[in-house]
Amino acid sequence: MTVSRVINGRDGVGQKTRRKVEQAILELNYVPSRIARGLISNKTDTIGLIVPDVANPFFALLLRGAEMTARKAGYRLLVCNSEGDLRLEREYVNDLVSHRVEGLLIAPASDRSKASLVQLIRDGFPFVLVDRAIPGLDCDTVKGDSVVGARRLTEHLISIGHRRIAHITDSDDNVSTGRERLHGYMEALQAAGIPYSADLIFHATVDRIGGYRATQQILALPDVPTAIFAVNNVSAVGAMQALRERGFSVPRDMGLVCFDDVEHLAVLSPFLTVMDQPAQTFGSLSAQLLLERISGRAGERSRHIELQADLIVRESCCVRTGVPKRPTDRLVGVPR
Amino acid sequence: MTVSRVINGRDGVGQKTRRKVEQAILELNYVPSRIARGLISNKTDTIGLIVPDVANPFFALLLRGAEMTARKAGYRLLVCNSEGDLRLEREYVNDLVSHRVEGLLIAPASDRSKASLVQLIRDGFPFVLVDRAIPGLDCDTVKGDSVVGARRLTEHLISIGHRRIAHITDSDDNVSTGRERLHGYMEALQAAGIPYSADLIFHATVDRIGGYRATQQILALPDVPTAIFAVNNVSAVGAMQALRERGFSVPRDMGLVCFDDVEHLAVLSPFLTVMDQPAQTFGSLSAQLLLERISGRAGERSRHIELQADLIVRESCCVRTGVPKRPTDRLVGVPR
DNA sequence: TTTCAAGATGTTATCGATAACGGTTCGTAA
DNA sequence: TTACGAACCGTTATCGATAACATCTTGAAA
Repeated sequence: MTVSRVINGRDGVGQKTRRKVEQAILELNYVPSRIARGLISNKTDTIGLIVPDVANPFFALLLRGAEMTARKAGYRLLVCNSEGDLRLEREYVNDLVSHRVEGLLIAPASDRSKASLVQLIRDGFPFVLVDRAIPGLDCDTVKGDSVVGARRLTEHLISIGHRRIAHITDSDDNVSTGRERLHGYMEALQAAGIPYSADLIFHATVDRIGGYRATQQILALPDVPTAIFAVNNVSAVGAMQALRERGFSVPRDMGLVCFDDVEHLAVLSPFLTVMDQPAQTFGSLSAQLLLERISGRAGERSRHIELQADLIVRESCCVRTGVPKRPTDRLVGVPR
Repeated sequence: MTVSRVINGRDGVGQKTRRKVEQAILELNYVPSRIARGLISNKTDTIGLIVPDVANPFFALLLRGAEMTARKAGYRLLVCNSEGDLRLEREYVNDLVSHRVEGLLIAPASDRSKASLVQLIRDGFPFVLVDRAIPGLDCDTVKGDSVVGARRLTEHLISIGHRRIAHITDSDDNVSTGRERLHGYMEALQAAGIPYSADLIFHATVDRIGGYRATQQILALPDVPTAIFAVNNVSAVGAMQALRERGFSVPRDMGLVCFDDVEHLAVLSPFLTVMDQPAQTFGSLSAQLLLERISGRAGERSRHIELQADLIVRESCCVRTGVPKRPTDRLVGVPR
């Protein structure tokens, strides 16, 4: 008891005793156990983060944002890589609950994650959805506005003369980001009076090889499109590769745009026109919402934050008038 | 007690009782606390990972490798971002020990991290150094062979005709990677009979702006070098930016090589010649070593694993004979 | 000298899971 | 009927920290 008092800096301990305890702590290299402390206080100072892939730059930045915000509040982060796998994700959720994390940040694999999450809601377990919303699931959410983003990207393509635009979308149509981007794409077409054709929609796994294969299909069309809108950066990189192989020059022979920037790429080759999402802010904001909820500072109602992406125009899609665009280096800016 | 027996699937419980307990577990949505269990067993099924920056693709991949290996062994990962800050790092180490992680993976900020770590050794606390070694600290280590890697990179530059090669190194010479790369650079020069000049060594913070500024200085030299060897990818990207601004074309006007690949970059513009390190393997191997040590399967002696990097030659440094190199696209390979 | 208060220190119970052991029930053999 | 053992279920103690309460010490006032 006296030791506990010394450690927590409370009074009611004599000078001599305190000195002696401190000495012993040093000698034994004693470190109090937060685990045991948590048993009583019912606090573990830990929150969980589940993402499909930490190595994806978007999620890596998100993680950094969440970690920094959590640390400032005295919290640590248990990080899990769901690999986009529903079973693994469910396992992680149970596991983290069992580890008694005080809350959960989760970028769900797909809408099918709903089952695990309604469970959490039923138990009043605090969690925040990041990057991806789930229809019919009323909970705190931090995501990008993919509909508007996709519409702006598509409008940009249209504004520079493209009319036949292919879209590479997520093969799993249970992911909100993919769905919303397809939606925004369609909105832009409609607003421009361009008829929508299902033949221009290509479903692919959201990775490099998916983008690569989808683009091969696109290039095999009888009437090849003049531009491609890829669902995200990785997908666009795959597309780029297929285009190169077939001798297509971007933007001369094909326009190419996508969601999410590729870090550093802008400097080395100011190239891809993208909708850049503030990934780190996704992380810090969602962590903030979660911490508020954990500490009971959040009201009953769930909060929904939708962040806008920035359109960064680079040379990957040229004006369809034949006039070459001037270099857009300056849009890249000075190193930050 | 009976509940405990049911949960752990042990016998000595009647059919009817077991049924009743299972029913109650479902109704209450009861999840046993690993925390409490850990109090007795003295196990938390948790290990800590401390890296300078999770958003750096190298460490993000390392994290993924570590996480996957840990998961397969039933362990979770507490991830901390030290921001390369010694104080923060020390804080994290204490904190993780207090959280009773069973072991620690750490990419130390610098040699100055030694103080925290000798402490751990004294206590017999299991940990593994990743990516960076610390002189005079005898412990399990997984790192790249930066001396050989840097020598090969430099030899490559020399072999294609460069003789005046600048090196951008870490401004903090207490980091083993920076030191070893400088060493390899010097070895290569000596082997080729090229005199070493301290004027060609530029100390910079290892980030984009550091590489940018160092390159500005390089270009301001009275006798401008023909090639630059940057200490890592981020640094090289900064260098690239400075070169562009000054109208230098790579590789025509300046050769450029570095450590660590820039993901996806190879596809979009097969460009930078690099020493590519198997980052994910760093993570999984180090986690494996740590788990062995935790479970007591490791012997008394510490293990030192040194992984070789792959030289990936791309077009960022051309042969000094004036003969243009043919494109090296195929070195990039099919999407994996 | 006795009394009391304030300050210092120690005891007991608690968090949740479980090891170790104790008690109960019931069927079967003596 | 009694004895015995297996199967089943419950009680107590424990891990480490701490809340709540108890005890002890000391010095000064009555």
